[in-house]
Amino acid sequence: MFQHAGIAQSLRPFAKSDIRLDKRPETATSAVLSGMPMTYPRGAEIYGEGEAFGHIYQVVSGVVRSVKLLPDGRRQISGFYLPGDIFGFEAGDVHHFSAEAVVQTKIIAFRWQSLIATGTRSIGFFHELLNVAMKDLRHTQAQLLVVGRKSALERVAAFLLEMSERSASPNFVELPMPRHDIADYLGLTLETVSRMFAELKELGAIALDGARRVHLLDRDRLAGASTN
Amino acid sequence: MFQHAGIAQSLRPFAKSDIRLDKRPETATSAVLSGMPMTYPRGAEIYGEGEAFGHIYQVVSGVVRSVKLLPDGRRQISGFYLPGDIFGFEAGDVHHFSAEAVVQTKIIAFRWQSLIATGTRSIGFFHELLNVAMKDLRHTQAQLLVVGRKSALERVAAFLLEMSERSASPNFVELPMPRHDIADYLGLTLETVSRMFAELKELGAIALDGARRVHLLDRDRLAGASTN
DNA sequence: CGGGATATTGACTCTTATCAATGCCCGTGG
DNA sequence: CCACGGGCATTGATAAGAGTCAATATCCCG
Repeated sequence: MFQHAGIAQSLRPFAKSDIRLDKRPETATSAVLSGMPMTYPRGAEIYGEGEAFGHIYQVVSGVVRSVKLLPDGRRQISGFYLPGDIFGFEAGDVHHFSAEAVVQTKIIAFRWQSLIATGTRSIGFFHELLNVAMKDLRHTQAQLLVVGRKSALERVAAFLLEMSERSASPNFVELPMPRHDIADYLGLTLETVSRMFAELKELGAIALDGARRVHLLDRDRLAGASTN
Repeated sequence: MFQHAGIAQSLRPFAKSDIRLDKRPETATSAVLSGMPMTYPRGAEIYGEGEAFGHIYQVVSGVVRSVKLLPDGRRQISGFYLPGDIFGFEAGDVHHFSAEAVVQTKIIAFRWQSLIATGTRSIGFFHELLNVAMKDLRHTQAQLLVVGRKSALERVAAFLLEMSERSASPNFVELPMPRHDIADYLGLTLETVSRMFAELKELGAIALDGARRVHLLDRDRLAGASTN
């Protein structure tokens, strides 16, 4: 029942100063368009569950995971954000997930109040924001189907196809996150994820070059295993 | 593995004419604010997966479920919409879920193009839309945690607490949907849902008055079983 | 009051979690 | 440059939770 009581990720510890503001923040009026660039080391928290909501973020480089924890340590990752992706939307005034850097990650933060200030923004801009939020919604709904109704093999296959679609070279996928994160994204354990990788290998659908480099050998077989 | 191949819900069949437009639609310009009221019988589809996206909807009375099917019939429900709720957001130009009436349901449809037409709408209105979409996102993310990481008992307990929060009388919940829908919302089978209701009864957390009427006897015990 | 849909309960199976041992890879320091 | 060490990943044995199949039971609705 308790799937990993010890989440305490043995991160290489980082000093608070490792989280750095890459440029000086602009004054309130001029910051509206530009945002603040920040750099976070591997494992650093960008914002925490329960913290006040004040910014939305865009990934410049690196990878971010959106995380929710149960009191006993069980963890769910709702998504991974890659360069170009915008994250951190909140309906209320506190964050309901936390966001963490999976690897060293550069991010631009935009003040929400500045973004939505009436008069400084066009309706087209709002429409754009709405579109980003709706895409995130669509992704989360799709993930709900994966987690709620697919078998372990199907989930892992679906994950690889998703990563492949977001990758520059479709048949070669670099996984920046450990098995543990993949497991918590898919609602599985890391052991099961590992076993499913092995099974996909046996099926001839993929080949592994180390744990983090995946070649998609047979896309059809992978799609077959994923049941889309 | 196939969790319910025969989704073919034995609905009391309905004629297409059962889906009725309650008032004449207004002309394009005057319809912007008012929308079209429609009535759907139990089980009727409001829109289908893959259909063109053109409207968003508000529930007036009844209940709507948002549904996604796998080719083999496995089904996931991403949410239930109650009177007052707005649903049907889509980032692209097709629906990625379908929406169905759980019971006879009255709905108002708003043309998306009219809603977002530049010049007809204020930024405050957009902000409101964005807020609704973000709330839906938050709900779906929360549900992902429930489905990805909670045990069967915890899922059912969480479901009852959710319904209770949305109910007029917090200690008495009327469930308009069958066990099958609850199961597909929680990523379980209807048998397991039924067993968990029995277990919660044994625990003294709830009492059942028929299958659809639930008394929350001991809210703390229910919250304890749900692990929030 | 009857009948079909819906729900409950039981027996058994199977997938995935858990616990545990080993292996691998990479960065660091000798 | 090689050896060491630690996190990460793989693999194995077993257990547990939920699914499946099947037999009633109950509840609406006409």
